[in-house]
Amino acid sequence: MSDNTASALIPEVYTRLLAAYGPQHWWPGATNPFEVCVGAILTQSTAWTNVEKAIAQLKAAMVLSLEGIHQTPVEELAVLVHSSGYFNVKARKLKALAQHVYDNHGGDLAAMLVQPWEALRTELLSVYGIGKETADDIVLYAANAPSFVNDAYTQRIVNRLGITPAKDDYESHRAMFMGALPADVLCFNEYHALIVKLGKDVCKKTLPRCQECPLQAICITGNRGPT
DNA sequence: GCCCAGGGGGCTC
DNA sequence: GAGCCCCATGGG
Repeated sequence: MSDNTASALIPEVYTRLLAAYGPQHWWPGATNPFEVCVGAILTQSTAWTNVEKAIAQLKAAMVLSLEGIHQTPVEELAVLVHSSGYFNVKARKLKALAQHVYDNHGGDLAAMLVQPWEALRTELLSVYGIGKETADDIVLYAANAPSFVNDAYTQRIVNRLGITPAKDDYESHRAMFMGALPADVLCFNEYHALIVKLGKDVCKKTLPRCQECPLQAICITGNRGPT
């Protein structure tokens, strides 16, 4: 009988997904840490394909930089990020991040990212528009520090494994993963990316049968379908 | 045409 | 501090 505790299943999920999909090499499309920050904000509640269009618009308008965002009026930004949805809100969020870096780090994003990651995470959470998931995206994929990114897909998988923590919220799920894995940036990087890959597979129904899901063997719902 | 998805902010109680 | 609504849009 296999060990079905969180500390056994969480590494096993990683092994299975990595074997099935291979390394994902995230963050998608970003050529520098600022582009990770922009993508992390724009992808809130939004499919990545629409984020890509918005980033292309920002790039074409030559404003995909900290200075560019800082200097561009919020109304103009809203037009440029239109395709990512919630455009008025997201334009304000991009401006808030840029303003924060100018006010607290002299406009030097790298200077902000280089501090101990727990302090960086706390600082990010104080910025308008940056909640827990977005902060962890930025810590992991822009600052390359080992903060695990939890998300809706991850919580769903946890429920399927039958290891839902007593308090079913973001921090408890995240703490469970960080307790079950080594604090390794590459592992956390790939783990979240692989879960997103699986989640999209399931959502888009490119997994024809539950038996073909990489996690089928450890999924407590058996063969009832990979939803 | 309706409903759902889903981070984060903000309001209410 | 929990529960609700709002933000906009794409996809089923």
